[in-house]
Amino acid sequence: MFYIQDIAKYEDQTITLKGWVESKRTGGKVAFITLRDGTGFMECIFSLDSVGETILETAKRVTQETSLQITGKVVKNDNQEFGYEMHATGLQIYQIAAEYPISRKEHGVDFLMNNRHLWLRSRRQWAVLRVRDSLKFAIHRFFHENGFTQTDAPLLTGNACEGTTTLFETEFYEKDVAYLSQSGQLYAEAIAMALGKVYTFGPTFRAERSSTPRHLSEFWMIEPEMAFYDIEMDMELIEAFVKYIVNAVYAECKTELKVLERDNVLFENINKPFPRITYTDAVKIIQGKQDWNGRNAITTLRQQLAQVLADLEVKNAEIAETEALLTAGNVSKGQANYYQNKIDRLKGETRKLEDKSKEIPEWIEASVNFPDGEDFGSPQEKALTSLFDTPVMVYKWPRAIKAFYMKRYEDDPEFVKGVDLLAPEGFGEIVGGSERETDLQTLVDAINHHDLPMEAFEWYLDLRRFGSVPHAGFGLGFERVVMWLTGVSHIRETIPFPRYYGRLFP
RNA sequence: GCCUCCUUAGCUCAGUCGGUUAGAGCAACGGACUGUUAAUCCGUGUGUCCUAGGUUCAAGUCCUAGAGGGGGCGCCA
Repeated sequence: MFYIQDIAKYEDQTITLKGWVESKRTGGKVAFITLRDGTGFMECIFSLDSVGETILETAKRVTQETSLQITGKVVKNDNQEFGYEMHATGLQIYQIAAEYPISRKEHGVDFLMNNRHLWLRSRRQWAVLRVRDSLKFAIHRFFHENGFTQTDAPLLTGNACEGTTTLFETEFYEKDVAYLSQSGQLYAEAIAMALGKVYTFGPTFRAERSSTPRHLSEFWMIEPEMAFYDIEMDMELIEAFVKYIVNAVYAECKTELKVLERDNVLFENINKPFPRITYTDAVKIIQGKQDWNGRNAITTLRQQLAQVLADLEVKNAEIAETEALLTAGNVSKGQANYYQNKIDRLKGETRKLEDKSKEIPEWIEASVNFPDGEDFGSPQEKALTSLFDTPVMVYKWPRAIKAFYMKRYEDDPEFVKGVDLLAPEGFGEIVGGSERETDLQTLVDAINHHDLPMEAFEWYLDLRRFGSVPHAGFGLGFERVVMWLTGVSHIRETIPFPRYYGRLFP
């Protein structure tokens, strides 16, 4: 078997590729079939001179997604997207595909999601899933190269630790109710006390009724947990880890990132040090009271707004101009179609810009008036990260807004040793980590303070009774990172068959 | 859960002030032409205007309720 991803090895040789028709263009004496084989895309050229009439007629008859095998010579051609093309000499069809619902034209998201099983074949989806794979293996490599043991937390748990509203519930035989896991962290802590440095990489379930581009009901989470680590070591690890996996994807997925038209700025800046900012300083930056490297968060958002308004004006002018051309008369049918399509497209774009022009002032408002002591929302994360071209770490958070298990600062007990890593350019949180509380009594008080059921945590408290040590860890939402690196606009594109509020099929 | 926009052909959308037989592009099919890249050009036809109720001589268009979807917020990874 030959695969397109190895094509450079076969330059000027005649080989056979098996795959599906991504697209076809035909002419009188020539046919172009773009073949996809799962590893890449290849344009195959059928010309009357080299294949003869019978094969050319067969080639003209194929439909989108027809399965076939094509034999031909691999020829270098820099005009081709991937550098090579095939001069076909033979063709064998497995099945002529029925009329395919997904064209290379635009489609709505709901339509595509209903056809997810077919949408996966599209070029962008192919690229996203390849990045997902590359990222997943890079994560495993990083941890193994750094002495971690991969481990697993249970997916079915018996205790509804943080209330049942965001938990999926299922019957556990006749007598019990089980919940699908929201986090394996507490279990990972127990395993770290047995194995030192561990990480879990498994599915997580949240029954939040949030229908946003950033949420899934079922997603994968990576949760390392390290015995004898403090918050400083935790932050070092997070930074080294994120740099490693981003570099790996950049090195391994050049073609995929090109297909995705992903801006390289992110990858080129990833090796710079990640700024570390305390929550208290971050609040001042968000409110616009403090600059960072001479840039002001609020001013930056205002500039974004001005840019949106300017774009809007340009597009409106273009619409008016095109409408004038259309009504001026003396236009051929083809030209009229072109103008009409252009107007429709521009109208769609202005609608999005208009939405944006209403949203940004709300974000500015929410940032300027942000009350010190509260947790960051989406507008605050946008304001802060718009100033950076690398991920940024925010640490030393108010105790009141963070989880019960985070360790307090000895000299400043109203703050905890937690850290969030925010991806740049408005993307927002991808990592949340902390040093864990080790003192039994402090933990008991925190559990009571958060109104959590003590009996559910007895086993967890045992970890503080039998050889308690400083330890730390973090959690990383896998699909969030795929989304960040690929630049897709919705998290549902980052997993083959996404599950989210309102979507259980296919 | 809240705010907001949307639902018209297989797909993406237009449809003005409520007015006669509901439109375009793409896809499909037929043809022309072409080293083409979402090619281009000519031709062929396709409707539960989301659902229910209401106002009206007349509703795709207005009103009420419901369903589904997009975007933003909240919640969060």
